[in-house]
Amino acid sequence: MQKKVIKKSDIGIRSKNEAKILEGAVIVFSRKGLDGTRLTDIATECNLPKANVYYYFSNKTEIYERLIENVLAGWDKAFEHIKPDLEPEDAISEYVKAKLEYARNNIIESKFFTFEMLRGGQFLSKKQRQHIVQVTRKYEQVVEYWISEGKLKPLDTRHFFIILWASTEFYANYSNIAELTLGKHKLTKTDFEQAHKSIVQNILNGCLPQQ
Amino acid sequence: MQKKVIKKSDIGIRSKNEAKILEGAVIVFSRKGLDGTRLTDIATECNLPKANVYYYFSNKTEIYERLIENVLAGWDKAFEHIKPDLEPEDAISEYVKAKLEYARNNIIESKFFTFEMLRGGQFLSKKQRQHIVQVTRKYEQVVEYWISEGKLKPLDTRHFFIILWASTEFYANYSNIAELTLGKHKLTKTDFEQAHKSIVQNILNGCLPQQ
DNA sequence: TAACATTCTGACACTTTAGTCAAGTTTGTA
DNA sequence: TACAAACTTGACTAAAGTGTCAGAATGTTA
Repeated sequence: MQKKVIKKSDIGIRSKNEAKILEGAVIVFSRKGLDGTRLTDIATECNLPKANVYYYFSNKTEIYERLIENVLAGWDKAFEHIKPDLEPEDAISEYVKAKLEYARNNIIESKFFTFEMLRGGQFLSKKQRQHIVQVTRKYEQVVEYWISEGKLKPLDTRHFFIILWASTEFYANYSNIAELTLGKHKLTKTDFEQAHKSIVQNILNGCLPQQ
Repeated sequence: MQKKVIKKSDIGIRSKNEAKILEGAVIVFSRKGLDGTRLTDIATECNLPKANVYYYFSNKTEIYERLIENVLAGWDKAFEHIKPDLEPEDAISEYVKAKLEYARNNIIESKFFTFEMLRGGQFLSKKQRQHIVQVTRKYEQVVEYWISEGKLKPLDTRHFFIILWASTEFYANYSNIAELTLGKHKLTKTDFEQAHKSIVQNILNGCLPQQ
């Protein structure tokens, strides 16, 4: 039986192997989703005998839940450095840049989370939902402040963030369609830079010429 | 043995039951993806004995492939009425409206297709890929024409369409996040109308005030 | 209504997957 | 170095899933 108490040994084999399993699992989940993933696939992916995986986790949902936590924590970390005290132009540009960079460097996590959304977000705890709402609200308030200062046009902040989120996530989740559209075999750094430029330009100034 | 030759009987029981199976299958696939779906689930969903499903389709991938075709055909149908000879403002507004309406009325198909994207689009045939590219190109050329006429600012048409596509699809695939963000239990018609207004306003005019 | 084709389905054989277990090895520590 | 705790793993059982088939039911047509 494994111990849940934190001991010296937890910095050793246990945490190392748990990390190894989670690492392999997120890859498989990001390809097949929760329902499509077999525990055998996870074991194979991380080169461990199945029984060894069972030694650390009691089933695949336990692994899955841990991964949900990890991904959410990863987001917080990735975006906490964004400073809302910048001018809107720069802040939005930085936000888009950070989100695109995250999408580029964490395709697997992005897809993993999208799978969870498709299945209805059943594994998001109430706490996690609240956290997401809270973080979003925080950013929305900044945008509302800018609007009140006349630095942005009046707009619906919630839909505004959806446009930002959707546009940036797209390049990870629909990389196939993006590749098709851009006529590339694989998206490059330059593609992401152009995406950044296009999104920012469009979101900030729109596509209609000033009359 | 089933016949592939088209006969009178094809308008009857056969096509009726195939439709019934496809209808149930797309629901299950949209919840669990290809790998997560068991043929038993499909049979249960459409109230048929498993062996009866096997009478019409030899396995689940055959059903899946038929569904991919259907969904792509559905899109063509849904968007073929968009007239590119309108002024950009109206054309873009109509395009967004049509896409949002499609998202609202075809959440299942949208999610189904997103699952396929996440798994890498393996089941999109070369022909289907080419078709997608072709349709996109057609719209891009219209946008490029508008730019050349000075009706739109110079912009990267490919990323431009990605913003449109991503923003509209979001409301179907990430309905959970959208509901969270908008503080709703379920998205209403009004939410989609506001989404339309927000997207169009932002895409056309941006969020920065005219200086 | 006879006879032929199509459709339906319970029951079966076979394969894959989940999860357990006991017997082994390694590691930490006194 | 000895002993316990932690870790590893092949082998196993039970359950779930795939796909087939023979025979019953229904539909079609002359």
